[in-house]
Amino acid sequence: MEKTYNPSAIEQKNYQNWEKKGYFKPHGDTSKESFCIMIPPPNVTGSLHMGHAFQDTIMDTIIRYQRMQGKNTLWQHGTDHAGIATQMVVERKLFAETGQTRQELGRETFINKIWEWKEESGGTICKQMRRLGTSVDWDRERFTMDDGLSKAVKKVFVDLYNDDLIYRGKRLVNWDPKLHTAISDLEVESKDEQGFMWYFRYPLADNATTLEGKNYIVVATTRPETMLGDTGVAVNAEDPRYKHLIGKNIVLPFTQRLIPIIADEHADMEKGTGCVKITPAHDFNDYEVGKRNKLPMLNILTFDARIAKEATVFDSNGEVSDVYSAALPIQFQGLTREDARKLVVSELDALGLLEDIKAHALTIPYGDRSAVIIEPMLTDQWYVRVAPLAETATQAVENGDIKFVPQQYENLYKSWMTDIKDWCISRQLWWGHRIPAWYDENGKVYVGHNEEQIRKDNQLDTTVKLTQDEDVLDTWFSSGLWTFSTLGWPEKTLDLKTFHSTDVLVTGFDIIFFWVARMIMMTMHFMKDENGKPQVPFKTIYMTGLIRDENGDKMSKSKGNVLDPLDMIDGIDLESLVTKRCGNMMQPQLAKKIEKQTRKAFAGGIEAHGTDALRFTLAAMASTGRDINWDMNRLEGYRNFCNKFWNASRYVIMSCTDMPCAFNHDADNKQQLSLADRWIQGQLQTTIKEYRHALDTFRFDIAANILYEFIWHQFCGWYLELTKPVLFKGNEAEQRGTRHTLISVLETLLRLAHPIMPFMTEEIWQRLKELTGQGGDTIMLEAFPEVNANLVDKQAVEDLEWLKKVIVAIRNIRGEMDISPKIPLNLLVKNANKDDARRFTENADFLSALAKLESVTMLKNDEKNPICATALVGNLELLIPMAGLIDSKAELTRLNKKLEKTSKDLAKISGKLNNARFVSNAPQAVIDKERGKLAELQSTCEKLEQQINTIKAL
RNA sequence: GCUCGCUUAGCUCAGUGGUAGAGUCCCUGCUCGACAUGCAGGUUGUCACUGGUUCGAACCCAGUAGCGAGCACCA
Repeated sequence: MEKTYNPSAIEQKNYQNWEKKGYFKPHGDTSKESFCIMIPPPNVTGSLHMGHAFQDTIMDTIIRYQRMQGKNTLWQHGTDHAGIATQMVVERKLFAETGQTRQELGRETFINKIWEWKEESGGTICKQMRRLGTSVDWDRERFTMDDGLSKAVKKVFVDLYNDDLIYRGKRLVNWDPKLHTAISDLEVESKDEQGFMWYFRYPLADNATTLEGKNYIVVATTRPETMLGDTGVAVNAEDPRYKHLIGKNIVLPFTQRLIPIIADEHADMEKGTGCVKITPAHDFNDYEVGKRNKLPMLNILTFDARIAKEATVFDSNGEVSDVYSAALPIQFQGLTREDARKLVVSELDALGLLEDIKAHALTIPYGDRSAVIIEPMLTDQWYVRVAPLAETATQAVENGDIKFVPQQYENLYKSWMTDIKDWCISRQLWWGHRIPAWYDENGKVYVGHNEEQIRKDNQLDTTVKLTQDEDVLDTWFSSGLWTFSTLGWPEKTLDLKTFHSTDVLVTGFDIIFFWVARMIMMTMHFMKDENGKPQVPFKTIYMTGLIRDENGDKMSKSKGNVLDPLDMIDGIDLESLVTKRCGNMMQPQLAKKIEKQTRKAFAGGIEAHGTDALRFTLAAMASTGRDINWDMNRLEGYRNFCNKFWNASRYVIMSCTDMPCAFNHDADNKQQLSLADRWIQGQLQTTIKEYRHALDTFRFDIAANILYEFIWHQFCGWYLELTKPVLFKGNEAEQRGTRHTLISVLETLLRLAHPIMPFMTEEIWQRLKELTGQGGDTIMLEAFPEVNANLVDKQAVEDLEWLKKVIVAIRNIRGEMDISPKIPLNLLVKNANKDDARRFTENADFLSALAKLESVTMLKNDEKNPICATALVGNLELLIPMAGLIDSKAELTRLNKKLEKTSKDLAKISGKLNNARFVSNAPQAVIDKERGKLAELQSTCEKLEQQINTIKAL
């Protein structure tokens, strides 16, 4: 074995072997319990980031753990088509390469281009996932635009439409003026910004006046340009200032449009001027006011969010109307929102109609993909009526059929579900599932699986011209069907029966509404068990936090603080890292700053750490639902741990190769177990129990810590050292016993650690197998360790813990007194009880090896002893003669420091025990424990004082 | 404005109502026959603040402050 753990030499070859042999597949024995995880489908054209690495580590750990317990285990992989994101990427690529737009290319050709791109780049993330060791069943990989899934999407749409859960309507939607599509309210990001409030004078018609005798009223707005689409001014019915004006009209500046003053609850007397301009086609609140008051709607914007050449006029039902002139003043036509705003303000000012401008804090909606300001736009869109679906979905969480880990996310889920809005599912894109709706020439809509079926069902002959809806469905509509569509639905497949409901969903809290909630709603509506009860998509939802950078900032390309998991694994030199972070940026002006940051934070580049170390780090930091601030130091620490584990294995293998180890194939099986052998086996059982509990409760951080502590400090720190005297000096039976234990314990540890660190454990296990001659082809399919209570030897545990204390006490003296570890010591012992005496006799070899003792001499209590440095283990006094070794002043300092600390503890505890209320109220066990501690501390204090006095007396 | 989460060693994070923990950093000494990605020893904390409950609070409760997130409002 190599002296230093070298992950690159072992990872890929093992992965390729696993995949080739089909170990990732469910074993298919349905008499065994099944277990299934559906991966949250990454974007098909995406690449792996730290968040994926984190979630994939968690999922793979769970899956490997369950698989090793013999379950029929499926981890289903797949990608989604990521409508907007993918279309954007290909559009940009097309334009860069040919200068063509998608419109110039035409829909069909463009879609073919996207498929080509998908074939080319779709494998990237899968290749990257393989580097992480993910044991997904690659043969079952699915894509949301596959035939099967597309069929499911169509059926769901048609069925929901027939159940009146999908409808089409002219509504105000969130319109993205850059991407030219509607987006759902979840895809809108609100940002707080400083802006202005403009106050305009709106002239009253027919010589009406306000109470003060003014011939205008004042409205306030943050969006002056929308005034071109005003169709009313609302005041509160109770407002004494304006009550008398209700029913009168305003002459809207520029267009001279006559618009009514109406009474509406929306107008708040306390707010602004009390008068609200109403623009139903360009503001969500105004839209509602318009509906209530039957105001016409004037759309004055193009899909680019510029002022149109002429407005489109609708009545309050959305029907085209001629109640108002569509004309828009020429000077505004074609202006952007920003330019139109400036011009409206300056022209109103010129007309003497600008009353005031005030600074104003407001929230601006941005598209999460395009980062441009979203525009409320009046368009025809398809919606899912969500409220009826939400009810069942909420109950599933309330009654515990679905559990959130950590639990507090249930509140978030519930609060969203109770106030849920209809979901706009149509997108004005080309890449996605085309909406299965057709229109005849009168605009009548027909929904069905295909045109042929629709003609048949509606007796439409070929003289009726049908055209399919141009729009596609929101990507989340298809991902919402993920758990069951990937298993073959709507066919009644064996997979569905075996693996649905799935067991655990591992995902980030940021898509709890986008995906998780919608998946629950969709699944429970379409999947029913044999009794007709809605099936949940998964029983447990494990929510991960975000991986942030070392300063707690979100990782993003524009900040240049993104870390690539593969760079953690393989390492990367500084120049490549700088190039990677600064190249291909949306905002190239940031590159300089990012370069500087990067050179500072990663002056030496990034070292290779290997997949197992990365996975171990992620697991160790996965405490429930919290964001993780990434820390390279933790990664390095756990890489060192891998090396430690590797070298411990190396020691075991070197010590046992070609030696009798008491496995079946050995001729002579006689073995004698040492105290250390019995102790480590016992400790291992406790560890298995705690470790399994941690995994069962999704506490991967605790699991990782248990492994770390046991392997490094118990197995390596104590046990391996304790095997050395046996292997070097013991008799044959003792050596066999120790070798047998070394191998057994290591083999168990490998299986224990395998779910978190698959590569290293497999590599070592294969080598260990040659020594044991036992086991199957791969550690992946070995049984996960179970607790064997028979292996716990209480006496051995107590004896060895005593031994550790004695050794540590002597090492303390050495360390603090600066006695070289090379110098052998003669230990004198006082106040030893029967057990102490026995333990000294039984463990002479261990003591000599680990504490470098030359001799141990028991002294009677009253026997005189030379001047010594001393230590205590309980009442047992350990004495190291000082002659020639120890400076008495140093020993005094050391003892005084100990005494000080002990006295402090003593004072605390005696104070407690002197408190009558403590003694009368605390449980007896606690009191006894405190009394025990008190006695011990008292005796320690006394002994320390004695020792101090002895030295002082010199 | 509402809701939720967080605040523990220089840094990144665990933590059970009964004397504060890990990794990393720091200091001292070590080429001890697995490992210098190591070994031995050491230092490090008003557990954000203020009250309350309790014999006893880092832990339970209330409030305050700071940070973060989600939602709402925004004429």
